[in-house]
Amino acid sequence: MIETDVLKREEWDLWDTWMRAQRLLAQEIERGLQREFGISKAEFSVLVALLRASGPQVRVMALGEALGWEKSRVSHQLTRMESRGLVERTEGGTSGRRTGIGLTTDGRHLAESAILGHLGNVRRFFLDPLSPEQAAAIRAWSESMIDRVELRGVDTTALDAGA
Amino acid sequence: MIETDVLKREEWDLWDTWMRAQRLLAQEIERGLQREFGISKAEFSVLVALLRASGPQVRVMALGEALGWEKSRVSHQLTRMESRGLVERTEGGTSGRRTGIGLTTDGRHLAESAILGHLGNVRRFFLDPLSPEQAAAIRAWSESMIDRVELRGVDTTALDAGA
DNA sequence: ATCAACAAGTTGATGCATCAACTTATAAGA
DNA sequence: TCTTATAAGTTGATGCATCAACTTGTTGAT
Repeated sequence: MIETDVLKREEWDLWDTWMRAQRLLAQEIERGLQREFGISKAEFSVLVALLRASGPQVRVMALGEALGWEKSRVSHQLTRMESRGLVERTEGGTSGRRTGIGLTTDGRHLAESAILGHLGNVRRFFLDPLSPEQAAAIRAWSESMIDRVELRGVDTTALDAGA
Repeated sequence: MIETDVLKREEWDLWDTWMRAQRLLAQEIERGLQREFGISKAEFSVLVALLRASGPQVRVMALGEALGWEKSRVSHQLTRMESRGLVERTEGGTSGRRTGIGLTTDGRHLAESAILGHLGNVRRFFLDPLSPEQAAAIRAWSESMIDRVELRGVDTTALDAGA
């Protein structure tokens, strides 16, 4: 597409096509969450992480690690979700300090149903249309990509609810 | 990862791994642009689209179509880039109206060198590590994904500088 | 027990993406 | 030509992601 000899036309097409497909899939999944449950991908990730957490109260830091998010991202996101009533910051220890955060009843209900819907969408849009060979190729490529990047850089391990 | 029988563990792993790999690649490419040329992916897309435009002046709408972006996104982006001096809105017709936008000299230089760097990075991070079978699988999957989504929905065709 | 260093958490600022509302051009009909 | 409908473009608001700066707790050495 772009005139240069660094990349052959076919190579650029592959890149372009792949990027577009990937973007469409991500959009599709995200729109599913929005349409069916009225939540964003970021909200979904937090809800799931809290649902899967050990206790009813989690420290912000622990949540951040589960998500692979830096603390300020978590904090901002929690602020927004708190104002939506999905989550609450509660006093956590003996003293009256506002440490620890947990799901509200609304948040818990939403999380539980959204998970099912999300997984269904992942199946419908990603897994079902995948031939076995494609699945194998994608798995192999993904793993080597992750190795290449993570071995020589920062570790970005995350649940992040994938998508 | 998530306990449910909607997805088998292996299936979820595939999804999770694939999403992570895709995110890492996108990040890598974007960080390359930022590190080597000090521009974002959005800025790069606009620079390239303007460079490839027919004349020195383009209408915002035409730019939007080339990018596959809606008009307000284009407008906001142009405002930011104008303030960085990469782009300028100029009088376009007979009258003194501010229609049409074009690259500044800085913008043009940046565009020209960034393209080469970007394509090199695409090659290094995406194309080179790809085996022929993986390339074929990814191409096939991408095309069917695009068909599935676009055939029954909005057309999201875009140059968008892929990544 | 005090104080210094570090960890946890919040806040503000900036850029990007999207939606809705608004203004201004342009073109078509009367 | 005047008017009005539609297209083009801007603006404002909101959410998300990231960086840097700041506050507050916790811990540990003395």
